[in-house]
This record gives sequence, structure tokens and C-alpha cells, in this order.
Amino acid sequence: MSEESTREADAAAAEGRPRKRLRADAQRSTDALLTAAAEVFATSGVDAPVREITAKAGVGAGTLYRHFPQRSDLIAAVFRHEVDACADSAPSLAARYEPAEALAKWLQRFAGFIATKRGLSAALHSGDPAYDTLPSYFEQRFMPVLGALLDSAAKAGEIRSDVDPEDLLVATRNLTLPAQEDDNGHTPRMIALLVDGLRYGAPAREAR
Amino acid sequence: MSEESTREADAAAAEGRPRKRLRADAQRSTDALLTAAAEVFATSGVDAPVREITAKAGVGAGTLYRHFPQRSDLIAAVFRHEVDACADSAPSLAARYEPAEALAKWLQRFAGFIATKRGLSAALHSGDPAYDTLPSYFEQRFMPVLGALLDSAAKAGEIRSDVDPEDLLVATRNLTLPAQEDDNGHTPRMIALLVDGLRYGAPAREAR
DNA sequence: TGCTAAGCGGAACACTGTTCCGTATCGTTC
DNA sequence: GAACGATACGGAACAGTGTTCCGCTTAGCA
Repeated sequence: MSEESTREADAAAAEGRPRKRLRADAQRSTDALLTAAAEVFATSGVDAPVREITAKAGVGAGTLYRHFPQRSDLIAAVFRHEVDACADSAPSLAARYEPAEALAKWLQRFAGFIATKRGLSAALHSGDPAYDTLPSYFEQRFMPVLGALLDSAAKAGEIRSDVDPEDLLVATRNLTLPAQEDDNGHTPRMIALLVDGLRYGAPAREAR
Repeated sequence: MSEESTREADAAAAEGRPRKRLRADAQRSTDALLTAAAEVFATSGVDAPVREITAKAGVGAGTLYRHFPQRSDLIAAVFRHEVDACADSAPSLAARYEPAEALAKWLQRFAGFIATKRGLSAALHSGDPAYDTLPSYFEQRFMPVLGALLDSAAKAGEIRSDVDPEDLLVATRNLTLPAQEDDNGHTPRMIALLVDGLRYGAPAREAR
């Protein structure tokens, strides 16, 4: 994830924060906080105590507030961080698997990402301007990624070619909604089904 | 509001709490808390500090927790209290004004009630079972009241007679939504317009 | 190697929800 | 109206939280 700092800086620039290379220790702290916060948010929700996050990150409270003065800053940063991780996983999947398989694997990955985002909707709609750019960031990062995966698979004749990336993104997200705490693998099964649906109308199949 | 204690007891019975006459001082405390909480919720939202409420009510913290062990209990009680106050205002309006005018005045009153309920939707959807009965309570109390006002006005020939109470309730509520902090009397004007719409098709008018 | 700005840690503070218990009040009985 | 038990009250005390502050440490550079 070497381009992460660049991405962060981009986001910073977009928000008007001064764009500057972080000192090594500051970068370490920031990374540790983002990782710890992601875990804590996933298990205890976004309202988890600050100390739980700083303890897991092995960092003092002052350090957290230095980098993320507002709680919303941290939440938004974690969100962007995970969006990036999910989106960046696509190329390596594309390199390792056949196009349709890469698409299937990435959708599963994406569903996993969405599943950890329960309880964020309340924050998103809190009116805090720190969240204003998140939806568009979500779209900007995921649409091209999914578009590319679809394209490759379609070009390879492994799936049909009349699928709108946005439809598929929304559908996948919605599939994760009914999932309860333990859903016995419901979501992965449903996504697999969706991908099979994509394969159904593929030229390679029609041709035989 | 002499029937209030009865109503409270009804609600209590409906929820399985023991139905019992409160001691005089306990009744005073409860009333003071409900009144104070209503004001505080309106100005500072439902997340306002407990001490702000107890201070305004002139009551100790222990007293609040005695009567409302959970915050959701207090919120629900305030809600019911205000629903009652709004619903109970209809008869006196009906006695003082011509039917259509009473209807208009009550809808304005209802709009005022709704306007103070912003920020409650988050609580309502929090999943706390204490709120489960509130929507039906809302409907049970308001539908008959509005139905009676409509009936009277229709029977007097002052408005058309093909209006569904539920439609009107929802419409009025929705009219208050776009209102900002200072909307320069937007909502009252829109409601007046709505009532004029009701009057338009009235028999008394058609007959001339 | 030494210097300086940047960054760090965590004690300390302010504010919150919640509990607890000695005291006060109510309603009843005689 | 006096006495008494049950009920309710008040607010200090406690525990948990977010946030600030500042002496100390470290990274980067000359």
C-alpha cells in the first residue's frame, strides 16, 4: 500500500488541509490508529470509547487528537482507508484469476466490506460536513474498479455484456442487508448466485 | 388535565407495569419531569444531559431514575404526554369555533407538535423496545380526533366529505418537513392553503 | 554529532450517566 | 391530631467518557 500516503494527501488536498509529507513516526501513529479504529469500529461500533482505540493502537490520547481532532475525522479516514483497501484488491485478483472468477471474488470482498458498515448510516446522516464527500468517494473508487472487472469478463466472453456496474454495486450491497449476525453463509451464497446469473448470458455459452 | 393520570395508568397497564395510584409528591415530580424534559428536548434534543432536565424540574437525579429508569422511558413518556395534550386540545377548539375553523386551528396545532419532533426519528429507529408502541399510540389518539373534526365540518357543509383522515395527517406532517429554523411562517401558510382546499368542494359552496 | 521542530504519552480536567442511602414526606390508623 | 410504616426525595459520590495540556522524546537535517 505504498500509494496510500499519496491517496491520503489527495483527500487532504481535496478538503483544504495542508498537503505535507508526514514524519516517519507520525505516519506510523496514523497507520496504527486507522488499523485499530477499523477493528474497534467493527466490533464495538463507531461510538466506541476513544481509549479502546488508543490502547489497541499503542498510542496516547494526545496522538489521536493530533491527527484526528474530531471523531468524524477518524471515522471518515477509516472509511476511506477501507474503501481504498477494497478497491485496491481488484488488480491483484484480476492478475491471479480468470476474469469472471476475479469478478466473483471481488464482489465477495466488497460484500465483506459493506457488512462492516452497519451503524455507519446514522453517522452518515448526522449532518456533519466531514462526511459530505464520502458517498462520492465511494462511487469514484468503486465504479471504475467494478467497471474494469466487468469489462474484462465480458471481453473474455465469460459473462454477458449488458450489466451496469452501478446496478451490480447496489444489488450486492442490498444482498448483505438481510444478513443477521450468523447467517450461515447466506450472503456469499447469494452473491455466487448473482455471478452465475451474469455467466448465464455469456457469449461463450450462447455460442455452443 | 385530570384524566392524565388515568391515561398514564392505561399506558402503564398496556406495558405490563403495575397499575397503581401515585403518591401526591410522586405525581408532582413526574409531572415536573415531563414538562421540563419536553422543554429541554425541544431546545437541546433528546440527548440533553440528565442534570439539565432535573435542574429545570427542580428535582434530584434519584427522582428521575426512580420514575424513568431508562432514558427511553422518559422519551416515550414525554412523547405520549405531548400526543395527549395535542389530541385533547381538539374538543375545546371544537367548542369555541365553527367546525372548519376548529379543524384549521387543530391542524396548525398538530403541525406545531410535529415540528418539535425532529431528532426523534433516530431514537425511534434505535431498536429499543420502549418505542415499539409509540407509532400505534400516535395513530390511535390522532385518527379519531381528526376524524371527528372532519366529520363535523363535513356535516355542517363547510368542507367536502371525501377526505381520508390518514391522508390529511400524513400531508400535514409532510408539510412541516421542509421548514427550516426560521421559515417565516411557511408551514402555517401551507396548512391554511390545505384547509382552503378542503373548503373548496364543500356542499354549502356548490349549492349557491 | 548536535540542533530544532515535530510529535508523543498519559496525567489531569471537565462533564456525563448512574447508584446509594440518610432524610423528608405522605397516607393511614388509632 | 399524633404516631407510624411505606414511599419518595435529594444530592453527594462513583465510574466512565471526551478532551486538553505540557514536559519529554524523536526524526530529519546541517
